[in-house]
Amino acid sequence: MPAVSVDTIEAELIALLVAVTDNEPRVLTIRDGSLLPSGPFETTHRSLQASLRAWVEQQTGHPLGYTEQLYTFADRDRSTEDAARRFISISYLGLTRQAGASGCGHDTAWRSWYRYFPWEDWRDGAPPMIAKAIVPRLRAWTSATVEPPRRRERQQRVQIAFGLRGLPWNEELVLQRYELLFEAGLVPEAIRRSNGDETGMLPGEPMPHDHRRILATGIARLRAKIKYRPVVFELMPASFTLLQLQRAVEALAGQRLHKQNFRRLIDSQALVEETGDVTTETGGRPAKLFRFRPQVLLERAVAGSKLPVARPD
Amino acid sequence: MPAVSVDTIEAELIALLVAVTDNEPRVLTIRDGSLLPSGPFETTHRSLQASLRAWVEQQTGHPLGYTEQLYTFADRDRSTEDAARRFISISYLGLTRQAGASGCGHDTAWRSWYRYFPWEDWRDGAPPMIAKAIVPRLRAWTSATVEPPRRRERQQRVQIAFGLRGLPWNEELVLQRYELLFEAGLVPEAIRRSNGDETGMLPGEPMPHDHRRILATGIARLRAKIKYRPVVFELMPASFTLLQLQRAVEALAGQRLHKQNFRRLIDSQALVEETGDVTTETGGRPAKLFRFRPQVLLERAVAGSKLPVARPD
DNA sequence: CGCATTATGCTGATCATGAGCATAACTGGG
DNA sequence: CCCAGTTATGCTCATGATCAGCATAATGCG
Repeated sequence: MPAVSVDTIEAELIALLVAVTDNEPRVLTIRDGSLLPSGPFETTHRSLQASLRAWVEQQTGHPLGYTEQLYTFADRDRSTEDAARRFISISYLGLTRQAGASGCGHDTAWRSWYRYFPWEDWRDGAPPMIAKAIVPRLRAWTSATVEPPRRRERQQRVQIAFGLRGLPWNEELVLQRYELLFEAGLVPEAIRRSNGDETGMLPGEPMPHDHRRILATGIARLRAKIKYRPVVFELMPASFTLLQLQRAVEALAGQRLHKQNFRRLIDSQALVEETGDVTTETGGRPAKLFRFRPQVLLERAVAGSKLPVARPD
Repeated sequence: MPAVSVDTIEAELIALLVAVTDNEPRVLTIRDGSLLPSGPFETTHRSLQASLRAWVEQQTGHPLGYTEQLYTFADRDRSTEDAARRFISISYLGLTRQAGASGCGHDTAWRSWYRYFPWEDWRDGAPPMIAKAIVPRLRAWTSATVEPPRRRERQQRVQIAFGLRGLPWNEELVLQRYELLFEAGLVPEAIRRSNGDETGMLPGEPMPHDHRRILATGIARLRAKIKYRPVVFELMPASFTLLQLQRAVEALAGQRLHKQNFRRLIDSQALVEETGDVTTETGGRPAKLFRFRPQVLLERAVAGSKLPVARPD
């Protein structure tokens, strides 16, 4: 084997598989929810996409719908072990319909992503932990900053990320929020390198390496994407009611939507069509069942469609 | 050196450096404009971003403003030479202010990106080559497709990508257009692998490997980004007139904008402030000079600002 | 001084969005 | 059988953003 590169470079794929079941946005995890699934960099397939798809379908048994590359991490300090060995992690986001059986024998599990980011779920209003725990500690962190320009910069970042001082909560800033908490030393991942002291950490389950950061990146991407491209479709069963569709979007966005406006938007876009059937399983008046319009499935909304992310009921 | 991975994996960084000079969007190229600059995967820096920044600044002498990861390519057929050697190319987009001297001694040059994508420049109306050359050949390509569902799919993709049948031209679909032309065998990169026959190719300079694809990805990203984040700032000098700013946006977007609406949008967002000076170099009535508001430079527009991409004058 | 040129202010039409009222159609309990 | 509770669905109104122009203000130039 020729020694072309100075260091040993290894590459792996990290898969962020997302599904929505029981109105919860879920990610596929391994080892009792502590880790995202990752696999070797297969050379038997033509492209990374194909490699990922083959690997995921073999591992989980789920067909993989939409996929998208997320981010490539290659920072030196990713692995604490060996400085000369470099790990390149190429992460992908994948959407799938079924999140039933856990797949293969490994201890895989679909976990709600709000388990790792409890402050991101605003469906029942602002999570109390933000005002009680996060904001005070971030304020303490900014106040402790000596240089005034840096302090002001941090103040502003905190205000924007968490919607302080009259600014609105922006559900897309998942990564910025995580990075702030990381910088402020409020998540366990940030201090694991220095010492083992995990007191004063925020709720929200940590993950090793960059995995929680990858998850944050994926959530942010997905939350942005549902507004201008009909990717929710990839997560829905063949037929569904409009409220079910709305609940799925709400699960992803972490926000409640205005019902009537949601329907208006959906049908103004001609994204769906009635199947002709209705279901009475919803409780009240029977709801019409819809399916996605096949030709829409292809490319449609690149021209610019939006899903409304609005205020609570 | 331990033989951990089966194949030899090599990694490189590819830099897509963008500047706007003389109302042209330009990219830094090497070898007489035939190639994007790429460098080794440096292990001496902490992160990929830092690695890229150091390398670019050393190579070109330009300070690097905003940077963003674009895409990671690792397809087997990237390099035709050796199947066992795998090349991972991590590409970055970087914005810089100055595109004056070419930098170091290598034959680097700033080339208008429309040299590689002549069909993307709509500032003087629709490029004639679209109706004359591109659309007919794409139609021939779709017509030659045997299976009806595949044919219809391709028809629809062509219509969306090139704004046919009443659909609007969407300037963000740079990559989709390039990929269509690639699939249809209308760009030299597509057939280089099979034979050397380059007759019937479209105008627009090709690049080896994925370089033109990377450029397309970067243009698309930038065109999308200027609408909701004030990245144009990174490309402008310290002070400028509103028309200069508009021209820069038009260069990137490849479209003309409505002047009055552009100014209204800019100042409704409070992105800029007057310097107090005026310039008479613009021809008619002297124009006020503006600078970007420093605090805006930080993070401001994440909350959602937009640059208008509108119709011709 | 009049003309060409660019800068800049302002207005009306149109469209998207946010919020809510009102009604329809079912279920289950008295 | 009627009533309360629940969800589905149609429609309106206010507001704000965007599109497309008209009108006026300052310059330089012949």
